[in-house]
Order: sequence, then C-alpha cells, then structure tokens
Amino acid sequence: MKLVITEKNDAAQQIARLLCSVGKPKADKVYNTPVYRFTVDGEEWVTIGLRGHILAPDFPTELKFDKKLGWYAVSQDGEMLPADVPDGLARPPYESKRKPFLKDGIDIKGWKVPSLPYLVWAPIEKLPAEKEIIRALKNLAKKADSVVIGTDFDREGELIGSDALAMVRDVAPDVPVSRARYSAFTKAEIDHAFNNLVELDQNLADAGESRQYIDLIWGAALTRYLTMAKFGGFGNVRSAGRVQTPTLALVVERERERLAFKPEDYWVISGEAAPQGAGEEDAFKISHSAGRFADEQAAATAFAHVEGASTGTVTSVVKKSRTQRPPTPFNTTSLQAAAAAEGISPARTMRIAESLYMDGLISYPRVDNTVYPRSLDLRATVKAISGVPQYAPACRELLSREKLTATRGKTETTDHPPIYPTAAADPTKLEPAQWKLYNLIARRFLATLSDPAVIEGTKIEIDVAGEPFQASGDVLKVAGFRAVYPFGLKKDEQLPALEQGDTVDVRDMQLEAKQTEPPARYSQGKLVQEMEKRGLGTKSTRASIIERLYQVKYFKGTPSGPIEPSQLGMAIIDALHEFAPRITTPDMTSELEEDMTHVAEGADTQDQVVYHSRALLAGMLDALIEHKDDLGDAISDAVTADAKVGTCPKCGKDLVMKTSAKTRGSFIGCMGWPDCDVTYPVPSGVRVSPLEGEAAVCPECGAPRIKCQPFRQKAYEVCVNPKCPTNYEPDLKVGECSVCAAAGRHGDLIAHKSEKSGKRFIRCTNYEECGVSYPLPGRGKLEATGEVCEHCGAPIVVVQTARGPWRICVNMDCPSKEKKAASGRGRKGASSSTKKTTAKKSTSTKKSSSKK
DNA sequence: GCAAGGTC
Repeated sequence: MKLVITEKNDAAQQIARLLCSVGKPKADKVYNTPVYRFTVDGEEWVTIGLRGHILAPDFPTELKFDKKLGWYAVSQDGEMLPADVPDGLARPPYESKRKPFLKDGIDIKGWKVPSLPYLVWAPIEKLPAEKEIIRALKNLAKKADSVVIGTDFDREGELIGSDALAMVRDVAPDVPVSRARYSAFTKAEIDHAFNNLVELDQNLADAGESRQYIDLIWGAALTRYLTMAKFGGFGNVRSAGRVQTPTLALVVERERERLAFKPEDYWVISGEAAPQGAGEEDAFKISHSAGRFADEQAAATAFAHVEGASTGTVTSVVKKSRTQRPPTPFNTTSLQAAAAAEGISPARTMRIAESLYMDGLISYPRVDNTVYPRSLDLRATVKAISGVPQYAPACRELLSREKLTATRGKTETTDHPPIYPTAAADPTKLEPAQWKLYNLIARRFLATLSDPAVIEGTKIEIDVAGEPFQASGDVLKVAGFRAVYPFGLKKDEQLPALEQGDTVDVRDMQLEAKQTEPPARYSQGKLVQEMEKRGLGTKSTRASIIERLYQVKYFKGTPSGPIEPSQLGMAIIDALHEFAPRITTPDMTSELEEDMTHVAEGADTQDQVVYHSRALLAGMLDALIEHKDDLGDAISDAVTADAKVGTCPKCGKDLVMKTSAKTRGSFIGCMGWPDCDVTYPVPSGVRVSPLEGEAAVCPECGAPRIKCQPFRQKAYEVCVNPKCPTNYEPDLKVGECSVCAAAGRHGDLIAHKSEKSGKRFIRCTNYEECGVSYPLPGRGKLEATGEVCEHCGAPIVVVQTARGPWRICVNMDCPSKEKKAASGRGRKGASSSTKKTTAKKSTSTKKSSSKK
C-alpha cells in the first residue's frame, strides 16, 4: 500500500480524485480521520490529510506554567538544562551579576527557581498537538510499503511534512519515503509531481522550524516579562510577538501622529445654486474655487462680495467621461478589506468564510492568488449561481456572451484559485452574516466578468459677484459591473442641465471657519492591508493577530470601527521601543526571512540561527530587567488610565472600573479606597466606556456619566448613580390585577425600579397573596395604556425605544408570544416569578374575559 | 496564563 500524506483534508481528496485511474476514490475513516482509498495500476493507494502542523514546539514541562509557582522557570536542584549550542560556541553564563528577578534563585520546597533569562537559553521540545491524526497516521504507516509526503509546496509545508515523517519513522523506521511537489490541483500537475518524486528538503524544514523556535522564545520571554513586571492578576496577560508587536506599533504610531497633530484654521465659502425658477430638488451645492482660504481676511473680503448675491452666471460647463475598471478577483486580504468596509471584522470574515467553504458554497478561503486559473470553468460557475434570484439577470447577460473574460489581479499563484462561489446559496438557509459574505463573494465574482462602468463627471463654474465658484457631480452613464457590485462606491450626484451664459439663482451663502483634521485611524481592512504590505503575518494569521490585540486590551473596545490603541497598548510600545526595539518593527520579520533563506540554502544551520537570536534577546532582556520597576509602574499607570470612567464627586480621585474579587462582577470604585468608599453598580451585559467633556459629569447629581454598549444594540449614555433623579422613575400604575379581582379583592399592578440592580418589574400591591409579577425591559420610558391583552388579560404597556414606541403585553408567557419566543429573542425575561403567574393566569384570563 | 503558523 502506498500512503500519501497531505497538509489538509481538501488536498487529500483532490489528489485522490486526480490520481484515481478506475472509478472514484472511496472515502473512509481511520479513527475519525477521513482518508481516501483508490487503486493505481493495481496498487492500493491511501491519501490522508493532516490539519496543518501536527507537532507544536514547547519548553520542557518544568519551565511551563505551574499552578503554585506561576511562570517561574523551575529546574530541580538548580540544575540547568542545556539548550542546543552549536559547536565551538559557549552558552553565556546566566548566574552573572544580574539582579534577582521573579524570585530569582529562591528555594521552594527543594526546587530552585532560576531567573527569567534562563528561559531564553532553554531547550525546546516538539510535542504532539493533533493526537487523533497522529494515531491515524501511524496506523496507516505501519501498513505502508512506501510513503509520499504531499504537503503544500512552501516552507511551512516542508516542516509539516518533516514532522509527519518523524511520526511515520516512529512506527516504520525503514519504509521508503519521498516527496511530491505540486502547486496546483490539475491532472497534469499532480501526475507530473508523482512521476517525478524527490527527497524531502530537510534544510527547508529546518528553516521553518527555526522560525517556530525563534517566535516561541521571543514571544514567551517577552510575554512573561511584561505580564510579571506588574502582575495584573488572572486574565491579564500582556503579550508580545514578532508580528503582533510591530502591528500594535503601527496603530500606536498613527495615534501619536494624531496626538501631535496641530490643527490649522481655514475658511470656506459655500452656498446653493439652482437654475432660474427651478424647485428645491434642482438645487446644488457650490463652493468658492479658492477652496480652503488660509487667510481669514481674504476669505472675509471674498465673502463680503457674495454675501447678499441672489444670482450668478455660468462661466463654463465641462463634461468628462471616465471609465472605472471592474474589480480584481478576491484573495484573502482583499476579501477581508471589502468585508471590513461592510462591517464584518477580518477574524469574523474568516470564521464565516470557513463555514461557507465547509458547506460547499465558496472555494478555499486562504489564498494569495488573484488570477483565475485556466482550469476554472467561468461559464459553469456563472450557471451554478444563476439559480440565486438576485443574480439571475446579471448571470443571463453574462451567459449570453460568446466569451467570458475576467479581470486579473497583481498576485498570481497556482496553488488555489481566487475566492469564488462554487454553488448557489439559499439566503433563507444562511445566517444573515453568512449571506452577507456569500453575497459579497458572489457579486464580486460576477463583477470580475462584467464590463467597466462609465461615469460622466460634470464641472460647472459660476461667477457670483466677481468671485469664482464651482460645483461638480458624477453620474453613472453605463452601469457595467456596478449593476451587480454596488459595494464601496460613492453616491451619484446629478447636476441640472446648464449651459455657459445661463443665469442661476444663488442663496444661503456662508462663510465657515474649519480646521484641518489629523490623519485617520486605521480601519480593520486598512490594517490588514498595511500588515501585508510590510510583510507582517500571513493570509492565515493576520485576522487572528488583530483579534488578539483586542483580547489583551492593547486596542480599545471590540473589533468594529476605527482602531484606537489603549493607554496600555501605547505604554507597551514605549517600553519595548526603548529596551527591545527589534521586536517593535517589521525588520525582525525581514531579518528572520533572510536567516531562513540561509538555513534553507545550507549556508547556516538551524542551531546557529536560533543561537544568534537567543543571544540578541538575552541582551535586550538584560536591559528590560534592569528597568523592571519603571516599566511596571508605567504599565500599571496605563491600566488605571484605561479603567478610568470619571472623577469621584466625594474626594476628587479617579473612579475606575473594578472587578469584584468575590463575584468577579464589574463595578465602579474610587481609587481613594479605603479612605473613600464611593462605589457604583455597572449595568450587566454591556461594555462600559467613559465620556468626555461636559457629557462626562451628570448635571443633576455630579456622578460620572458613562457610555454603555450592549451586544449588537445601540449604545446609550447614562448616569452611574442609580439614585440620581435622571435614573429614578416614580412608581407607575399600569393596570389592575386580574388574579386578585378573581379572588374578590382589589390589587393594583405597579411598575417599580430596583434601586440596587436598576431592573424594572411590575408587581401587584397584593403580591404576598397573589404572587403576580412581570419583568420589564431595562430601558425606555414607560407608559400605561389602561388596556389588557386579549390573549391573557395581562396589562398592555408602551415602552418608548430609540426606534419609536413599542406596545407590549407584559406577560412573557402570553400565548401571543409563543412564535417569537421559539425564534429566540427575549426569552431571558421569562424568570421564575413570571412562571409562577402562568398557572394562575389561565384561570384569571377566563374570569376577566367573562367579566366583559 | 507564552508566539506564529498551519488547519476544522
């Protein structure tokens, strides 16, 4: 039996399909791992797909996190474990004159705790990361007569293959092994690769492994340093890495530019014009041809001329057509950028794309390629998605053409095609976000086959009282690809038909003082593109690295909108920039690439390159340890600044977000504690951020006002003091209790607000006897209607929401709500107290309806 | 409670 090992399941399937000479490959499973069996010239073949790397590099267990000792590197009796040191080079001594750091050298129950620099020189092991796959691989290897490594044709692929080979050798030391190198899933390419098998390139694999080691050593040592320099407690890791830190530095650098930006004053003169006697709809905006006046006096003089003007004369009308080329095919980066512009973060885009790929709706989503291969049948793909009604007209038009021509992007690789739709999707069967992304991909595909758009730009110049004014507008003349791909475009602006010499009405002349704006923050999409440009990360890792920077709170808030670094993020960059500058720039990646090339070419060994990197890090760590206290203070100051939500009305110190040690819940507390005992509750389930300026202090009670961002809902601002008049609502009678009425007594249903939790609810004045209570929405002004629900007899109230009034029956278990409840929304309100009323409700409903 | 790189 011949065993073929690929990097992923998809490749195992494709290779089986392409090499199988009779019939179709048989899909099978070995311990839950899919494999594909087929025969070639009477010989039995099996392909198995790995899941990327199956081994992970790590430090020996005694150097890993320990529940009692934390991240203090440990070795028994102080014995140092030797790292691999190249011949002729000595490992530098670490017991030098360094200051103790992290309980350096302390005895704990007979174990010595060495210093952090030890980690820099520690050996690294490779441990199984995908045990199930390794088990299946070994099982097949035992039975194999020969093995072919068919992982991706790149450095990581060679490493993944080399790790797989090590696993094979565990159980089959003598089985012949060769390597197939291919870069496209076509019959010709795969045939050629398997007819011209080569040896695994151990140098290339070693180069990849050096990358793994160096990333781990730098990442682990610096992360432990930053985290322990001022221990922030559980869940407060302060990470650093070859890619994430330079990425953070990009964002911080932009923020510094914004902070250093000195806005300059300028003035603009603008107004409205319209053809004589025309209506409001034909009015268009005109502005002074000088654009921005840097000199206020000059602007005032010009404005004085036109201020009272009521007419102007058209001095020229220039029309210019321009074509807009259709967009190029999507690769990972351009998809992430386009999706980010539609409000889906790169990380989310990749999660959704993965699910669409698994459902067979789109092609493989991790690609650099932006040129459709010849083997891709464009016409069949158009046909395949023409079943989606929204695309039918565009597909029909394309299918009527004799030949389909696609645009081409700059990057051409042949391993995978650009991202395109592989089947028609049913919008009703997809999650909204899935459909949004599928729609983007499908429309992009159709756009790449469509004609250019033609836009007619019009520039009108108008003389108003001797001052030159102008207006410009764009009109889509030929829709072309824009008919099917309306993303990322400006709105059309139609100017009325005017000719030179025409007189126009002029009104609303204004002189406005403005200021120049600082450079914009990075959007998610722009940052991914910038990372690619600077060689940071890969198509598969950039999205998750940005997400990581949010997770460790170096970026503020959650991934949506422009990226703003936190004080912590800025402090981290400041500190590393001073003492370990190498980790803060993309240079480390490019130098690593050079080293890798040397290893791959055999000019250097893995040990030499890793040793060199360890030595560089050791020097920087020396400087960092030297300044440990300064750095720890800077970090904790930054964390406090990030947590600040306002100023204490009692003692004037900072009010910060705190986490209760007991309940792990959040609350707002004064930094003056224990001298000052001011605390406020925080609404649960929302993300809280401070407000700035006047909005930050409650005019009624002086407590801070904060911004609350509920999950996927509109943000609102609120005073943190629950006793503040702005939060207090007088109890409101919303109806009479039907349960009490049925029992022959009187009970009023009153809406209350809990001072403690801020939660609102309705309770009967005879609650002790009838147990009637209903939950209410947390926010929105409440109004009584006096009406009762026709289904259950509970009172109807109106809640004023941001989207307008909302009429609801307060009974969460009302039969009229059953359908909605099944679909998910608002189920949480059905607390035990409402359930209590349910049983009684059925009887009361009958009684109250019989009363009518 | 460590990075970045693969992939599910």
